[in-house]
Amino acid sequence: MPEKSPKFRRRAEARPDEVLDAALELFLERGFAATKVDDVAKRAGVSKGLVYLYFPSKEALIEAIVLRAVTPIAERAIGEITHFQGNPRIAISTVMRFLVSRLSDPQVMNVPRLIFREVAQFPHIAQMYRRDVLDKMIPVLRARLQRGMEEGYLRPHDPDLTLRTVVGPLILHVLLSEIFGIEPEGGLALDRLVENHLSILFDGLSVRGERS
Amino acid sequence: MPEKSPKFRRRAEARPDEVLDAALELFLERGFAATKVDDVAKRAGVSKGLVYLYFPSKEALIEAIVLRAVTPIAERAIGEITHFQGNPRIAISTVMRFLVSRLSDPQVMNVPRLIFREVAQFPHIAQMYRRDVLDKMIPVLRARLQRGMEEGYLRPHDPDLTLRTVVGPLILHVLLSEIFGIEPEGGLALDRLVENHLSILFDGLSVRGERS
Amino acid sequence: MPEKSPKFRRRAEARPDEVLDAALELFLERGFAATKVDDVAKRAGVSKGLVYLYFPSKEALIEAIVLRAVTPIAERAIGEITHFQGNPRIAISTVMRFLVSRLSDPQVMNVPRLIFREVAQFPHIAQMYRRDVLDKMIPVLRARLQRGMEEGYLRPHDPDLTLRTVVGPLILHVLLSEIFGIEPEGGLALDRLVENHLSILFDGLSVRGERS
Amino acid sequence: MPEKSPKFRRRAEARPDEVLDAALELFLERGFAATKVDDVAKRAGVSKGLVYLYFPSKEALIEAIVLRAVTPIAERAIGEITHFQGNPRIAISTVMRFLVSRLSDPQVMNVPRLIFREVAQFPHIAQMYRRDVLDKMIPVLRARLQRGMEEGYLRPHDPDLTLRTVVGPLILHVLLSEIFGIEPEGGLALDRLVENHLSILFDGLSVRGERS
DNA sequence: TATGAATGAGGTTTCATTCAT
DNA sequence: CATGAATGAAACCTCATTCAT
Repeated sequence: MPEKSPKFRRRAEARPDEVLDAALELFLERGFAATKVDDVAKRAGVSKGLVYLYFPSKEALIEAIVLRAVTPIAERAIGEITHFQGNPRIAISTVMRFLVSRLSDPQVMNVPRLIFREVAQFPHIAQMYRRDVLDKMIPVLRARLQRGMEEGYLRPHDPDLTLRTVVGPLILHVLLSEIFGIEPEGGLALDRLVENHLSILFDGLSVRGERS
Repeated sequence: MPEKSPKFRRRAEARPDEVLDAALELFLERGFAATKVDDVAKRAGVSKGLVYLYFPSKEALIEAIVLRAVTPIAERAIGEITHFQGNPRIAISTVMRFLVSRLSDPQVMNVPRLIFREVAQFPHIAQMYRRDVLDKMIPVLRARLQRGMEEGYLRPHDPDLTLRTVVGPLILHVLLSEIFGIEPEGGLALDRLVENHLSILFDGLSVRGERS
Repeated sequence: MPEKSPKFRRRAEARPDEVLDAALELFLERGFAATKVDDVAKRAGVSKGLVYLYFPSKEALIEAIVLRAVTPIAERAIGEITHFQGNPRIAISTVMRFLVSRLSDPQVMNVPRLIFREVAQFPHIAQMYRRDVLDKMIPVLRARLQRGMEEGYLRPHDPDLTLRTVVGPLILHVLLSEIFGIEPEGGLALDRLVENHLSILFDGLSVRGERS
Repeated sequence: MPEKSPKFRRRAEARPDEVLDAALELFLERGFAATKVDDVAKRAGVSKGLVYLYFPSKEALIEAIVLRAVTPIAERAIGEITHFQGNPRIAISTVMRFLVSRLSDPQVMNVPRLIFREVAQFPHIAQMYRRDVLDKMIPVLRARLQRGMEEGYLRPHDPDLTLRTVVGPLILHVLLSEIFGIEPEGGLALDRLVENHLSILFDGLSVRGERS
């Protein structure tokens, strides 16, 4: 016998999260602009009005999604990278592998996918993401590279530019897959990418003795 | 009835291009969605109806913009990279410097900027861009890396993944600036970025003898 | 289980009135349409549901407000005007001064202010007001004017039209202030208005001997 | 054979006025809030979009209606009242009779009726009306009363308050009819009202020798 | 009694596109 | 070729009201 399904069901508890889950699904399936608030409500099994009870606008949905997912990961990564002493190679490798392990969980990966797709249309979200994630992570990474140089582990370089070399390949990898559907043979293979990249990052692509 | 003056005829022939110029400007200023066809027409100094005489829809404008700008650069880069024999370090460095010189021209830079911003919303454009640019450039770059490895210039690596290490940092650099307004102190400095990156790319970040 | 204290019980009994007080305040501050039932409930310190327990609809609130306030004043004025014998100048002057004294109490004044603002939108209220106030006061005033004429105190006139001359200036005075924010220098000054008006009403504006 | 009725008819000329006519009709029939823009469009025989081509918002419709109707009458009245020299009785009587003659045209009367009904809900309109009409007419009338006093035609009084005695009865007369449906036996009879009122206004209600 | 979570109808406004002229 | 008046679908959001608890 099926559960009774009255017009009014009171379940204050997890409702906002269920709405966000539905929204995330739909935003990824159809894009933010093409998703109606009514669709989100229906998928979450609630009424349109209830969505507006929890979130003041459609845009607030995307913000809440990002906020919910992004903060814990960023904090974890920052903790990770400041934790390791000595050769920054260990710290950076560990953090990148941690990031990859998180991104490999499709559930977790969905949010960066959403950000890639929609952030350019929502300066508000871009600013939020910058404030909550980038402005925290970039200084930490830059400082780690700087210290690695000062402690003699790393060759002279400009840490501010180098961090782009550290992270850029990962971003491009995801971007090519997400936006253009371009993946290496055998699937995304984030772990293989990272190993290949780390090896080049620290040891260079040239054979020994080639250094100019 | 007298012939129209050549001056007038030339204007008429250049009309579609003027419309595209206006559209590109506005799409960058306000974004595609926030730009009205009427705005494009006004900026181009024509009527709304005329825009529809040249282009069947608003989306066709963005496609035409991309098409017009992207093809010549891609072809040039491909020619460049296959031209250099011997150590691929020369080829890759030359091509990246060429790309940077092109991107430093704000006029040229505008189109990639537009693509970054809008491509995620237009799968159609993404496919077009993939077909006309990526599917041509990626195999060439991959082949060059492969040959460099086979000829003993480069250490063993997966060329398909390595090309992400080669290009990713440049992409991230532009992206951080374009989407999040994050630039190194002293401005974009694409050339400094490339030099810093190429040095790491070929020689690694670790000091000599650190190789693991 | 102990009896609830009388204090609590009295509160419970006064609840509907407290709701009306809150509603009146808010309707005047923001207007009827712009006031949400939830706002009324919050200001009254009760829940939205309770408001609907006492009043069947939002519109019922405004009706109850008017009903509660209007009846006693109207009855008092009617009593007043029929009380005075002889020269109706005394009766009319006394009643107008009484009205002014009541209207000068901001607490009392609020309800006519609300009516001025909202009555046009609510034919229902207009009818109620007509039935409970106007249809009682107008005939009394008209009869008084009629008798004053018959008894030789007043010149010949049409009492039905004259009553508009008697009351109109007071209405316009409040209206200008309430709707358009137009007041004489020195504030509303209802008493000065009435004295100026009564003097003209009975003796005319023209200097003696000017009668045409 | 009926006129061809193509989907697109080009008739830029009188369109805005036709839209305003339709809007006025509907606002009076149903009230502003209860009238949908779509209704206005349909009654005017155009599309909803066209309404927004001429008027930026629904509220702009009511503003345009008031502006269109009110300005010429106000200007005419002001001219009238400043025109007459000598005894202000002539000036005031003439103007009031002029106003009555205008208001007796149902076409013209509609706009004041609309204002009475809706002005309280739209502070914007109230301000506009005050600026364009009241702030022009009141000073003129006050000055005329002042001069009449100085020149010895009128007894001492406060012109700022007296003008409320002059105009208030007319306003109340229309208001009683419009809002409450209260009219003297025999219909509105604006002209009878004015004659009754003017007689009282200048000569007073009391019989001669009664002056207190 | 009392609560407040939940509902859902309803209307303004925008703007890509069309087509009579 | 060129215009710009005209169309109308589409969607966000509000809020009075309901009812399970």
